[in-house]
Amino acid sequence: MFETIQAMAEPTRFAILQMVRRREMPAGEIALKFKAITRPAVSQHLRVLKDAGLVSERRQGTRRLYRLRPEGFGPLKNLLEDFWDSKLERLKAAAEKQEKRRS
Amino acid sequence: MFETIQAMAEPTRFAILQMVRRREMPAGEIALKFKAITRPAVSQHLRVLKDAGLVSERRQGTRRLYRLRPEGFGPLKNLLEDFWDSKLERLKAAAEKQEKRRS
DNA sequence: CACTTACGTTAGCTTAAACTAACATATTGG
DNA sequence: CCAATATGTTAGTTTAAGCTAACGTAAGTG
Repeated sequence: MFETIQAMAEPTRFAILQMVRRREMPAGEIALKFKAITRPAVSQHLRVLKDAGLVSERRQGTRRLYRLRPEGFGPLKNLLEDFWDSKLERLKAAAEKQEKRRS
Repeated sequence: MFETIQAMAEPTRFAILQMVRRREMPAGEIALKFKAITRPAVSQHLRVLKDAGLVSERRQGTRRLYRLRPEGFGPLKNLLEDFWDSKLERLKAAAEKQEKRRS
């Protein structure tokens, strides 16, 4: 799950994830969207994302189509929801304290 | 929100977040938990986490107490839930396709 | 006020990760 | 098979981020 965070924590990769969120995209088209980043660099980033399970790869002829793989984010999503719960727990604790004071 | 990801994407900082999840901890106690990381290094990590809004700092005499700040994870949590929704959308689309074929 | 405790800060070094350039592979069309 | 297209791979360089050592600060203690 930490691999997920590391894969996301790079500006180019983060941008790629947004691109392949809704529609499947070939590597070349993804690379064209970037002004200052070369195609090989994008290719390497795609590999990192694929290894982390955050995108899927499908070959169609000479092309390789990439797409977001939502399941890959599951564990991290759960962790953040746990963190969020800490907030609710505190609100609950504060409310109980308040209740005690009143009685 | 990208700052959130970058702050989390470092092993020591990630470990610190777990530590201060439930209880408030002074900087020194946090540093002691690590075998191979010095106190100044931990101090720098705490600063990054604080700047990203992921932990709160409270001063008590000469001590500084740190604690998880759940609100800081809100935006990232929302993003991951959006990513997750992509999965549900596809399942829905697939189900509709199936339905069409049947009729 | 001097001393200690608990931390933070900064300049400079070190290392890991991203990038580039050149080359490799795989599919399609003629 | 040859050429073109689309993409991946790798060795070596560059750069950003973490670390260390030394110093600075602020609150409590005798």
